[in-house]
Amino acid sequence: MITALKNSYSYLFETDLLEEIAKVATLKTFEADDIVIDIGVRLKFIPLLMSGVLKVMREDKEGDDLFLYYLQKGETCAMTLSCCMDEAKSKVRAVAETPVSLCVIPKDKMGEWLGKYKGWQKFILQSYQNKLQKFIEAVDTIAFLNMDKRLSKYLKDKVAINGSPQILITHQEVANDLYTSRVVVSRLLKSLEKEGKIKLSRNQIEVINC
DNA sequence: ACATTAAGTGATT
DNA sequence: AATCACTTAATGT
Repeated sequence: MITALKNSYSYLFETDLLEEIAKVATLKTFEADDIVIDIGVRLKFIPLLMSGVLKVMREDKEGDDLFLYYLQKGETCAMTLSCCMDEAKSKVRAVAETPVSLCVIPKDKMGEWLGKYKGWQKFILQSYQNKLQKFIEAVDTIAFLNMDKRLSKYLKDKVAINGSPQILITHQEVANDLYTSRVVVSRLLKSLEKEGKIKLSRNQIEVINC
């Protein structure tokens, strides 16, 4: 546990902080597609991402999801941080994109460590800043990019996240993430294929150069 | 062989 | 870009 922690966080946290984390934290693992944090849940702990990728999304009142951004190792969810501060409910959902392991810290340590450890303070502040940036980026993507650009970016991110140009996904699922219809996705993918940027087959998209 | 699910396409708004 | 309506292709039982 402590070794895993050091692996991902030693550059951020001082050793006594690492040791204290190891004392109070527990390790949790999730399979791909597990819901790690759901909307409306009151968080009682701070999760630190040890390995794997989390997909953060927003949901509308009909239950449709809109993909926001990915979280990777060394990051935490700013939403959960603010939830821990004021006991608010989560307004986003985090789903495991790959198998995930989390280091779970009881939420009352949050404030205590803020005064005690510079590294913790820095980490929290950076997380906020980082997440704000990601969030703005996500808004930009949705508001200012055309659907075809959004799709290209989506594919590019997906490839980067799972490190393979082969994406196993249906057009319908892509459409859900981008909050559009399957027909639109199919058409755009078809034209990307004609440009030689991707290769399509059932349940799979192979990205060649996007 | 049949049913189901994924993907492709023209026409309309 | 969304929706409808329909076709075609792939896959499971």
